[in-house]
Amino acid sequence: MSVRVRFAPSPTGGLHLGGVRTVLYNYLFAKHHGGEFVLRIEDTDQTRFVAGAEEYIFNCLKWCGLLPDESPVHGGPYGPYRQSERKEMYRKYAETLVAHGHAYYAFDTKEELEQMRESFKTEENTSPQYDHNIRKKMRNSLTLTTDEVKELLEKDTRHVIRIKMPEHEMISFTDMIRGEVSFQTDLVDDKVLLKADGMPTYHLAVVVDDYLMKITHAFRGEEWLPSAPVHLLLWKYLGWEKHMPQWAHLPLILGPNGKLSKRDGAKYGFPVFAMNWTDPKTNELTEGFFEKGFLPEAFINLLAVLGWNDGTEKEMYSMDELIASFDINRVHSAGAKFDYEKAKWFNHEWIKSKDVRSLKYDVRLVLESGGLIITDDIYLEKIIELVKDRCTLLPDFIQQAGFFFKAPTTLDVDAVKPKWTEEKKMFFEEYIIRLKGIGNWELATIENSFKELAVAKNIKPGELQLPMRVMLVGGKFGPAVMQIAELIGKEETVNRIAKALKEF
RNA sequence: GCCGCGUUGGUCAAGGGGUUAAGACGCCUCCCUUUCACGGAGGAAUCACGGGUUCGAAUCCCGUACGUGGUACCA
Repeated sequence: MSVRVRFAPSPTGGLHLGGVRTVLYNYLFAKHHGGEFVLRIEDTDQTRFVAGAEEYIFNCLKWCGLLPDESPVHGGPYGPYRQSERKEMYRKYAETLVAHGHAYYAFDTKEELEQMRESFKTEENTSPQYDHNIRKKMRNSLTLTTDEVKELLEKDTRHVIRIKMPEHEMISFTDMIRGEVSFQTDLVDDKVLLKADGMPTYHLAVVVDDYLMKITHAFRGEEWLPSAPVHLLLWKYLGWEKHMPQWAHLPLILGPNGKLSKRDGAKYGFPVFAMNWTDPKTNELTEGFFEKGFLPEAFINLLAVLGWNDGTEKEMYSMDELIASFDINRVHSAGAKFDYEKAKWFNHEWIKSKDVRSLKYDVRLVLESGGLIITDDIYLEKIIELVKDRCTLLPDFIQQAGFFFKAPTTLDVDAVKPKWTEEKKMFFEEYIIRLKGIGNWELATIENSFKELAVAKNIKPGELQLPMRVMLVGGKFGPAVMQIAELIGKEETVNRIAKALKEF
């Protein structure tokens, strides 16, 4: 079985959660069935002019591990994969439709259309459509005489080609996710197929391209469902009905109130794009999951199970496991609200379960970006092992591991002060001397020395641990104190205690 | 307005005629730990509403409400 799927991202404003999930489901389905994953870039109109959008999308997909088999950058037998490079062929198909009476030329200007919408507006119909009724009253090849049309065409009059929706027909098809869906043709308008600039609209392009690229399965967002009848009809009118792909309309990802938007992210403090995206027009930055410190594995994992599950209690999936168990029939038909808390939980789980070596590269980058200097690789590995359980997002490593590389600049004095005594101070002064005398610097020795001295001074060791911790790490967090002392070494331990003693 | 799609705890969700209605996130309590976490044991919290069909409905049907999408020479 060979399956091809396609995805048409809209590069207008970055790559949001819903977009990545659409690609992901395409990818999983294709890989599950051993098919190819085709990516075609829709670059009509405004999207074409968004600087860097295409490169950005590929960077995001690369990070996620979702690179397509065929695409503008990877090539393939059915190229070109960029819509603007395929412009010429669309007109041919649109003209064929006109010749067979399934489409027509429309010469109405923007003003005429606006006027139409205004004058036919009623209480029951607040937004009149260019449909089977209205088209009889407009300037098109259905109302004009053949000679008039010919003359207009010869004079290069601006025009579009619209589909001629049939009257009183019921169109239905089977969606892989929602089952049977049907529409009445009278309620669908005569959509523009070919624009005045010669570029196809999505409706024409998607059908022509899917046919030419031999696409067998098409997944897209639920927002496309209402225009499905147009596409169905086009497949039929172009005579390609038996090649029509199977459809799957994916549910939406929702925000705290309504459809998830960029604004939700800004408002509630979570990312909505895969990676940082700066709108070249407004210079507005939208934060990405990558920069926020998410692991790609976690990002893919959380997206995959937002709207799909395999019926078991399993929640953690690697990409390979997803490919193996993905089933389009188990995708929900209802939209799902995005929960950032759960998203972070996934990342935490992934950090905990990944081994040190595969974490090392990312952690090193984060620590270095936090101004820390790492020279010893083995040392870094030990520390990651020790602190990874307490890191939810990658930047948490700066807080949780930073003190292993650099003495804390500020100490949480308030945590110690209330219970600080002259006896405790004396204890630490003496402890410093003892530490200096330790020959074999290892956990047991450091700890025994500590306990012995505490007993001798008649202070409970527990009461001394918090001050010691604050001296070494700066606050009330981190792994076992003695373990920290062992790792940072004798000199550093002594220095930090001595320095802190002056502040308490 | 019209059309489409949807509705199981706060969130993600299993279950698709008979269940004490799984599980996860978050929240709360306790244990472990004289830090913070991890881990462990518990707890609170749900079938949108109204009619049918049926011995029996979260599950099937119809309405209503609510949500969401579409209604562009945007995708």
